[in-house]
Amino acid sequence: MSNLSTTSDEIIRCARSLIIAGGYNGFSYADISEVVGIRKASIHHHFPSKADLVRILVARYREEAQAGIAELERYHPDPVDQLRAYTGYWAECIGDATSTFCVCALLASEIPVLPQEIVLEVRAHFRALSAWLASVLERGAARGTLVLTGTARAEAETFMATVHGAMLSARAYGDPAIFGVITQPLMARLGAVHT
Amino acid sequence: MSNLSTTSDEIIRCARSLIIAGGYNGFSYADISEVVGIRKASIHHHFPSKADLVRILVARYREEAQAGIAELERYHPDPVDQLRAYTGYWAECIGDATSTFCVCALLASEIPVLPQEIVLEVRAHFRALSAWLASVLERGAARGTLVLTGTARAEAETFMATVHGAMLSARAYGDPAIFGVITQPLMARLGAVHT
DNA sequence: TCGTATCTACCTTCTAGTAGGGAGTTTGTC
DNA sequence: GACAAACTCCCTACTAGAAGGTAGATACGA
Repeated sequence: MSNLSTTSDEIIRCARSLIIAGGYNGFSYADISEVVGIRKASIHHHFPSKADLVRILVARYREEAQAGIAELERYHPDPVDQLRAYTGYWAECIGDATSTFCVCALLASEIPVLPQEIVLEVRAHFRALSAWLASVLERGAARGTLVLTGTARAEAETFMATVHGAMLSARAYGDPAIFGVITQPLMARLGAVHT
Repeated sequence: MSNLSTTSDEIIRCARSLIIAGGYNGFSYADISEVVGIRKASIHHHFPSKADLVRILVARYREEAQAGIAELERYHPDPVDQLRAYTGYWAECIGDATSTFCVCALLASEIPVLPQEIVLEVRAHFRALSAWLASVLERGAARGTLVLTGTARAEAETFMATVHGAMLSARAYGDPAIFGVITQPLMARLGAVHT
């Protein structure tokens, strides 16, 4: 851990962007070896199997997501701002092609053919994200800055689903702007007040 | 065309369910050959390349979707009923495992690694579906049975995205019921009146 | 000298795709 | 109606390359 970026970090980072592009079956150890500049066998030294690599990759992704949410809550005490910051984060990622999709959302679509250990990690991400969104919506409703039509839980699931669908549409249309077109009415309908 | 179901039909039907399970890179000609009961080479006779097969498969899926929408409009003159019939159709598909995902939605997630000809078909489906939804929302707004917050186009994109995201969540949680949990507030918030 | 990281070399299985042939059916022509 | 050419559909047999993964040697720092 002397280096700022170890080889295994590089492998994970590379694999992540390959998964974002084409899912679990859309990349190979050979692809990673080309990008990172080491041999296939060396990747197996760090991650014995492909399932290991992706499971660890998703676990780390979840940690980062948790950390991101914690930071977001620190900078934005208001629930409405928190929702806006969350959608804004993704709008930026998709806009500048940093990451045009959530790793877990992408893997979720392939669940029937995914190793079980990865499925569990992906599912855990969905649960954590929707739980956080539900708590934000609840606080917003309590403050009167957000208007809920159904239960906070149902609204949170709808919110999360819409954001995921917006990523999909941006990709389908080949137009990052569509993400904003979709999330804007989403915020507006929750009665989110501007500034 | 004497048979009700030709071999190429069977190949397409089989490939469709394999795609729904694991996407473009999640199945092979060998998989199809096992299920359909013919040799790999025979599949190449009907569909020279995998890209051909999937492109034709998606084109047919789009035709069926168009036909389904036309029928749905015939049986349900009211815009609110049309939306409900649309989400209801998918709720049933996901519930009884007929088809737990829209072929185009699944392929859309893999667009960066998909052959261009398939991307165009998938994109066309998204355009057609959102255009239809926009027209339904517009009619509903004109009648006063639906309340739009933004433009019909933006609301239609949001609606479509939410439905796609609901499919994803149902798969992620491994729980078909979540589809209804998500689409219910979606309808409610559009001010869709019951019965 | 132990452990970590990397390498070369290799294995097995799967991948999409091709070559060429056989059986049955259609079609055109006399 | 007879006959041959052409077409359809499926087959066996094969290819080259990519897949995930292993074995064993080497380099090097603590």
